[in-house]
Amino acid sequence: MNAQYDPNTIEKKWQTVWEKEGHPRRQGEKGKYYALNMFPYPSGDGLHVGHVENFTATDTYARFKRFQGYSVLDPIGWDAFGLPAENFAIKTGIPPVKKTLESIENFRRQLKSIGLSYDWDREISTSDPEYYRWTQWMFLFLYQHGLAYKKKALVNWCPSCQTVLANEQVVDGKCERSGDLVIQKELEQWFFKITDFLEDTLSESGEKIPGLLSGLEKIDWPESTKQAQRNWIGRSEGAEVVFYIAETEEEIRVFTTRLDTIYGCTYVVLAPEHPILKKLGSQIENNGEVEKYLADTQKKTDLERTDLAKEKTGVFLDGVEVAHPFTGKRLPVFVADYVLSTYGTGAVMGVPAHDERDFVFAKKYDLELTPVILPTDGKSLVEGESYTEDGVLTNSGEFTELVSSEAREKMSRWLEQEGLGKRKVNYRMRDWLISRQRYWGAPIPIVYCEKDGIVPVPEKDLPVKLPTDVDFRPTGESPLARSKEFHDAKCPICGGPARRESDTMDTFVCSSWYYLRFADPHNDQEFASREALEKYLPVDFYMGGAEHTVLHLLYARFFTKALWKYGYLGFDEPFLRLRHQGIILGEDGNKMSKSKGNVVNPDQIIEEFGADSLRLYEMFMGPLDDMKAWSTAAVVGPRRFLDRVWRLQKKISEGVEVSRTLETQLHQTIKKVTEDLETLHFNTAVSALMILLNSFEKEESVSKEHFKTFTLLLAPLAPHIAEELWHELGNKESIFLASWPAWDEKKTIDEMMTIVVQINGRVRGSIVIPTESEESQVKELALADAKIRTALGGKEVKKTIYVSGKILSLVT
RNA sequence: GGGGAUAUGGCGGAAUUGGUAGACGCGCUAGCUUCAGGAGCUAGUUCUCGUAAGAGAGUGAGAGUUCGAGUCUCUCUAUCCCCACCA
Repeated sequence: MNAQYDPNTIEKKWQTVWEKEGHPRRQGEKGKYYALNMFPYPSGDGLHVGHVENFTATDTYARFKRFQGYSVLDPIGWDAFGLPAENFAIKTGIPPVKKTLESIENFRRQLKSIGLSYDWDREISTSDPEYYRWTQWMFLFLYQHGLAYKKKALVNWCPSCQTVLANEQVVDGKCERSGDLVIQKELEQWFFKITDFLEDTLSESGEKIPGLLSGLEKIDWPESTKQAQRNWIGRSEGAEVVFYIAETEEEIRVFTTRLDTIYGCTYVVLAPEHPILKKLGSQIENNGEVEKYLADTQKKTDLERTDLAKEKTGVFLDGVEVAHPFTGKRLPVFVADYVLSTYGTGAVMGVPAHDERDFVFAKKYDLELTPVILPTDGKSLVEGESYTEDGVLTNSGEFTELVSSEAREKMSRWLEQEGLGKRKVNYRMRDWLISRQRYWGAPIPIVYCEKDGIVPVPEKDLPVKLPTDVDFRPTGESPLARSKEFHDAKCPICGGPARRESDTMDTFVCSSWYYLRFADPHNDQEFASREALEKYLPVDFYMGGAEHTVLHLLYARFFTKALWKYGYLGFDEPFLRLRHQGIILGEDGNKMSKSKGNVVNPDQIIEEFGADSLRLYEMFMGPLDDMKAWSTAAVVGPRRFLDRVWRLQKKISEGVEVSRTLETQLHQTIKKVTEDLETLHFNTAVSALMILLNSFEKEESVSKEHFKTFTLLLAPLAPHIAEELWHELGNKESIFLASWPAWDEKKTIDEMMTIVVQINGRVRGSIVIPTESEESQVKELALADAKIRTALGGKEVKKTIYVSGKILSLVT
């Protein structure tokens, strides 16, 4: 043993062993455990210390589970397709595949340097044709079951990047990359029918599949994440109501959650994109003015249209009137861009007395205002604002005097009888647009034949490989369309000339199923064998950033449910237990970013303090899911701790007589660390180990058995030093093949207990007494205590409350 | 506007879930060791008053319940995250 703890030598030594022989993996008797962290995007900048938290936490937990006797699957791979590599290619001419492989190389080196126990034989990369072959298979699977379809749609378009953008690439109405304002453009695109799975459905074999909404109830996820998914899905119950256009057979359907307010409807508003406008055409007497409004709207950016602060604008449709379904009264119709074409029916009823937006609009255009709901508490309506709460109906024909909820029920029944509407559930969420006019993604396996139309590429012809000779410069068309080698194809049906789909898939498609591939990463017959899936899936523990609360996690759940529906999987939720790591901020309290210059590279920290110290510090910083600021100066704490653990070796001897107090503390620590690791309270697990070490250091010599246990408790958190100490103790096998220490509950109980004595709620002293003492003994001792007697000042004790083992409260 | 979360020393944070607030670590102070430095050792470190013993105050603010509140209830305030003209 060296006198000095030298992490760099020890860590390199064990990493080399683990590299050569593969990390020791105990195949436990307790069954499988799948621990996964969200696979990273291998960015060219490499890892920063913020990323290390996620990997370390998952690794620590996976090691702990393995110690406990589970066969743990904890794989790693790369979410390798994506924009940055393509943008880099545009700028430098270096092909994305080259840059990506370099970045992966660097990530792999960095991850290995923090001592993660991954099974590297299972490494996958989404940009590998052997992987995206199965991403394309997934597309075909969805297509064959009617869950992938093509349609014209309005999409986000960045005029400077000349491409569509995913919703998540639009921040505050601006392109994330160029900062340009995004506009809406109509393009023909591929969609996945995720909305088919919002509610419960039946599988092919007749089993019920919980939908994306109800499935949330049974999984162990952060409540905030579940709530965010519910909000994103945005289910709302209401009614669809038909307004006939006077003198025609045409109708306008509106969606409302407040059918009870319909007698207060004094006009109807259409979204500028509403198809009825084209149909009405010349019936609109001021068509010129309307056309101009529509043209102006189209020119507006998304941000301009959705800016809440801006004034509402609209145009009255001259010559068009609708009939109120309940009263038959003729109502004016407007077109206004505050009505969204993408939600509900693209048309709303205007009830200025009971909706703030309608109120503002009606005031501006001087429209009639008819209050029909009164507050139930007898208060009167306030002049100059709308009353948007539920209440009691007034002025509402036969429905007058009903309360809102009852009125909604009776009114929708009436509508259904009259054929003027129906109950309707609306969702905010829409189908998933997966087309991207990008190069660096998985090509959509479709060809277009003049004769046969849309033809899926046969499975046997997969993968449809990305061409290598492509001009990346953006022109608004997918770069793939410009590759002759790629573009021209033969129709799989008739053999005639065809062209390939030149769009690629959203990278979220690749990441929606990767956790399945890890079960069987080298299978070239199917995406994973049934046996492999049954052996490892679903994921028992999933760890990743909260930024994936909605998109990735929702998409992955959709894939799982779709595959289950058609018999490919035996489970309907992919991730049973989910946790998010908190963001690690720079030392200045800002988010780490190159531009702020506050990025800390783990390489430097490892060089200065060692990987085990880095790991320990990251786990010790605070609760896993809290946001916390990095402090390089504070890393010395864990480093000093390991230095002292190292030096403790000198005190080890066999046959040490162990005090009862220390034995108790050891068992308490085993219990504490075990429970804390299980519940992911890594910060307090580390602190428990520090406290135990402090006690060991006070001893003349430390029992070898005690030190062995300590080493095991440390091993999930600081694997290198634990492995080294284990071997120094004379063990020949890896520490990671050993079993987790057990505690004896009886031995966790202290010999003596401290009872705090309060008088009238204030702490006035404490007594130390054998743990098994009775209440009467405690009381007797307390009243005999000089300090307590002084504090009581001779007053009579009227009431005594004794909480066993904790407190004695005296009231005078 | 809607939803979610958070608030404890100079700093990161702990608190057996209603029972001694500030564990553990950083930093700081004093001393020791050392040629020196230090990531070594010892003691101390919430604030106020006090040489001390001790007393009082104290967990974003204010009320309440209780023998007892960081923890429960109510009313605020601030910060962060997500969604947002969703009808």
